[in-house]
Formats: sequence, structure tokens, C-alpha cells
Amino acid sequence: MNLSLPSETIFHVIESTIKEYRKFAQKNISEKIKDMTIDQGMVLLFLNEHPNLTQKEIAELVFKDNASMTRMINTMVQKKHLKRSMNPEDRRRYKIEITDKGKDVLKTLPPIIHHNRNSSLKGITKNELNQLEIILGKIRTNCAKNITL
Amino acid sequence: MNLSLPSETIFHVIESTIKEYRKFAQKNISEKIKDMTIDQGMVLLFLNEHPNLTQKEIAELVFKDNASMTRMINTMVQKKHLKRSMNPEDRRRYKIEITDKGKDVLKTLPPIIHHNRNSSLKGITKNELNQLEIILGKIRTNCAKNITL
DNA sequence: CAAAAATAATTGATATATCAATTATGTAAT
DNA sequence: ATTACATAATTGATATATCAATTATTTTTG
Repeated sequence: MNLSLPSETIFHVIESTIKEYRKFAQKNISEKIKDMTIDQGMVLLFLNEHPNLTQKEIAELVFKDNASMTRMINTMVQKKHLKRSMNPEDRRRYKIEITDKGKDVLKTLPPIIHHNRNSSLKGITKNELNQLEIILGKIRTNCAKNITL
Repeated sequence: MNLSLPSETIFHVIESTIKEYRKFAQKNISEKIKDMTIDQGMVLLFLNEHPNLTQKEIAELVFKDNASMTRMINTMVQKKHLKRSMNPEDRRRYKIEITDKGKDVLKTLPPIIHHNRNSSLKGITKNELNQLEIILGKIRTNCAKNITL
């Protein structure tokens, strides 16, 4: 079995790219906002656009599982960025509200994220981005297809 | 500030691709080898090819930091896949050796990984893989460049 | 309607991620 | 050789990842 090392595969390239982006983005966020992770920031962005998201739905959007999301929101509540209140429509789920402190973060965050995205995609054409999306989509489909077997 | 949601960005696509691959790969590994993660498997593969790697070097190859690697190797030692012994050349570092149990895993693992890579890249041309590598490389470089500022 | 099945969230256990501080050892400089 | 600096690994603290089991509520079905 002549297997190339993981470091020589395309998966290694994909992984290193996303890790490098996260490191870069986190650094730029931390410079302006203390005690705020990328993922927590994304939760705020999603909730801001779609206030009725359940924890489960948010979890899917940021690639976490429910258990992680429960704990993540716990800490965001502790840090006063979010507030949990009961949802009378369906008492299994919570209504997650953004506090004033959370709204402050939402004023500071967008320009940082905008800058992160722009500078990490500098010199890359629209066409290349399309290519990227298409090829990655194929890989993802291949993997997802087999998962449900 | 008109910011598109994280779920609409190329970063979301990249992240979802690598997560889907990991889920797929982990599932196939777990079916054949109990109590073995992708990352632990990669550590074994790297050590098998390069027996003199230090913990720090292994960590870089699998995108972990030193602290994580210390603990990861701790559990692999506990599970008897690895053995730590002193390195008389430089007593700051260990010599990490693969045990017989670890070598058994190394017999089972390669065909699984081979299958994982092949089926997740099915239908993707050599040219597309090159494109992918080039474009991701640009993103990574953009991010890494700014990190060291 | 009552029992069964499904869903949203939580909890426990264990592993990993991350940062900062610490220990032990090596190397370089004067 | 002694001081200063650099490196490899560990540890502590806290957050997150993951799986399985549990709780509290709907929803579905017979």
C-alpha cells in the first residue's frame, strides 16, 4: 500500500487554508474586541439577521453540535452578550436575544470581518472563486453521499 | 455596512468541505478500528515514515499546538499505541516509538485512508485539483502574510 | 384521547484547542 | 565557566468537540 503522507494531500491544503484564515481573522478581532471568538461573533451575526433561530439551527450554521452550542451560548450569556428567554410558542426551545452589550459588538464587528474577507481574498478573481466553490462542492457531495449509506 | 452572512462566503464552503470529509473519514475508520481518531491515525502514519520526529514537529504536521500534542500523545501512550523513551542526544525531547499494537493499526489503516481519499475525490480531474491547490494557496498566503505584521 | 415517536435542549464523560506560565535542558556570548 | 537566551515539553485554566444518555415538551398514530 503506497500511501502518500497526509501532508501531501489536498485535504492538508484545505485544512491549512481554513486554519490560517481563522488565525488571521481571530487576531484582527482580538485587537479590537476583547474576549470574542470568531464563532461567537458569527452567532451574533446570524442572530442579528434571523432573530428566531433556535440553538439547533445556529449550531448547524456554524458547524457545531447541539451540546457545544448549549455551552457556547451559556458562556455568551455569562458574558452578557446574549439573553435566553422562554418561547411560549414551543416551550422546548428558547428565544435567544442579543443584549445591548451584544449590539455594541455588532457595531464593531462588521468592518473587521469585511476587512478579513477582503484581504484574504486579495488577488483572487471572481472566476477563481467560482471554480473553488464548484470543486469543493464536488468533494463535499462525494463525502456526504457516502455518509448516509 | 452591508455584510453577507458567514454562511454565504467561500470560507463557509471551505469549512463545510473539510468537516464533511473528516466526518466521512472518521466514520470509515471507526467501522474497522475502535477508539482511533483521524488525527491519531495521522500521527501514526507520520511517525512510521519519519521515526525521529519530535512532538513539536508532529504537532505542526497535524495542525495542533504543543500542548494539544502532549495530551494527545499521552492518551496514545495510555492506549498502548505509542511509547515514549528518553532521547540521550537531546534530553529535552522524547523519542516516540510505535508499539506492536500501533503497528497493527498501521496495517489496517492505509487501505481505509486510500479509500477515503479516492471516493471523496471521485470525478475530480487532476487539473481541478491543481486549480484548487493554487487558489487555496493564494488565500493561505494572503492570511499568513498579514499575520506576521 | 392515550401511547408512541419525534424534537430541543441539557448533562456527563472524555478528548482536544488555546493561551500563558513553568520546568528542564541546550546553545551562544562574553 | 557563567550569564543570557533559546528550545521542547509540560501544566493549569477555560472553552469547545463529541458521543451517549436524559429531560421536557410537542407531534403523530392508532
